[in-house]
Amino acid sequence: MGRLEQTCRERGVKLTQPRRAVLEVLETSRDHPSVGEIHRRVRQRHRIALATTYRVLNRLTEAGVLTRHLFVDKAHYELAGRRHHHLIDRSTGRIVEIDDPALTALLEQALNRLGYRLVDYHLELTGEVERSG
Amino acid sequence: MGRLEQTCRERGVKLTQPRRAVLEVLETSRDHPSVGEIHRRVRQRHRIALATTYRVLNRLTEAGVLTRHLFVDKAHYELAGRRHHHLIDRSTGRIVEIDDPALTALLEQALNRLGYRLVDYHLELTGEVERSG
DNA sequence: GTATATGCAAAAGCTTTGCGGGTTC
DNA sequence: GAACCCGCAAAGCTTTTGCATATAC
Repeated sequence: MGRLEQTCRERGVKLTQPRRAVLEVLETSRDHPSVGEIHRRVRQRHRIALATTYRVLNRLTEAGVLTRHLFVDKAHYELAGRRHHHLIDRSTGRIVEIDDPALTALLEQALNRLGYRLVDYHLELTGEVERSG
Repeated sequence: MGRLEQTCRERGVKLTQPRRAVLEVLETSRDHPSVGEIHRRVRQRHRIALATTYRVLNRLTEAGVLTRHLFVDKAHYELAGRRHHHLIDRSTGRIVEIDDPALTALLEQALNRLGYRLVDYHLELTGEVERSG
């Protein structure tokens, strides 16, 4: 049994066909798909209703298995526990991941100074490619 | 004429009654109101359609006068040019501003290393109050 | 006077929900 | 077997759009 499915069990999330299918899609995705896109991908191999996709994503997010991000206009999901930043390239609209533990540490410190404990964060940077000539 | 209105003129944004009213609300707001909330506040003193509120906010954002943030589930606005971070207190749902120029500088550096120039950013931190006793 | 903005109402997207039937543990 | 989940369809929100009228410059 995969690590994710074990986490679900531990948190009282029943492992149904649709849930396994959604998890599988997110495990094999290297991008940050929207609900519609996740639904489309799952449907390539399984039968699933759009409403179910929404419910599964909500349930898994609530259980801490997934993380929800609100990018340009709708929700996008990824597996939880990934602490990184998202750079939105303004020219192409692409979402790039930036992995910088030092930045995370700094954020954590800033919050601690304010008396908070960092639970999650979502950094959305907008950048333009520097002209180098 | 206020600084904001001058900026609008310079950028070819006609100064209509509804636009002045929306700007006035955002100038006097210390929070980050949603579209519905902005509409509600403007309507306390002026006649304005919801569709107009949306169009005004889109136009002013496009002109760089306002900044749009996608928080929990919908768009929120504030005057542009404010570089700070937003901390969402998970227990209360309140949005708190964190002003930390050092953090901004670090973000800028990280982007430069990647060949990008920082245009804008939106940092959404989720935190819980630390138990201090 | 012309280009652009507004109001209203209708429509378009994304997301949630009620209900009967089905599945997991 | 009980609790929970799924599919379908309908409804709820936020946001956009078409069109006739009104306004800014």
